[in-house]
Amino acid sequence: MNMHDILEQRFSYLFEEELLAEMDACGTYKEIDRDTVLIDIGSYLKNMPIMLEGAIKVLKADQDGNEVLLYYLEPGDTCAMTLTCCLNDQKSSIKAVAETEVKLLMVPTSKMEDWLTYKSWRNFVFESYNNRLNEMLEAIDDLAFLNLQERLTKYLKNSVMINSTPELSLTHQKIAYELNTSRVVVSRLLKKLEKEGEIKLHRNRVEVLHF
DNA sequence: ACATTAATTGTGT
DNA sequence: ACACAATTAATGT
Repeated sequence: MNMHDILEQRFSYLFEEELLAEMDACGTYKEIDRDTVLIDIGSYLKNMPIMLEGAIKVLKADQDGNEVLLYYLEPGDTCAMTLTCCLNDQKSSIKAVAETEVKLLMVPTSKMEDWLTYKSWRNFVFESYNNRLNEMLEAIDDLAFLNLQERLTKYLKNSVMINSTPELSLTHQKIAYELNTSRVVVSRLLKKLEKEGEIKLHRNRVEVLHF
């Protein structure tokens, strides 16, 4: 499927023909492998991604390797952090990793400023901002009010949704990083969930039974 | 098929 | 949190 068709299919109801044509002309179509780090802390961004297929995980990260999961980007989404970073040439304070195989459209930052003259584009950008903000608020809420057991369950359920499979290829250590806790704690909680019949544990894999 | 090794997972203190 | 044991997957012989 060529890019024009993908744009047509995914965005024709959102953007006017003229803008779609511009996106077709200026954007670069990219396919990205699972687990590719798209954005790391400290990197400058020159392109803004518009999601077509797959999912990207966005985390707040610091130098010592501490991380917190903020939100996932899905088709039709764009990254709000990128917007601000692009516009004022700021260093990125987040990390973005491809959760699945990802297909996306890379748009040069210069263009995304130009396009603000389109009403549909402004709406798209604003709505995206709004969505990301809400998701971040939820992440903060979870962090503040849920205990680790609840956060873990939520994390697993979320992953099942995003990956659209109950077979999650994860190590306990990876989960621990993303919830920023220790591997031992994750292991214990997962074991408990397994005893309760919620999940089944394998090496490098967690199978979620009911959700 | 077997032994070796590295990584992941489990558990007691 | 730490230390160690057990298990599993990967690799070489």
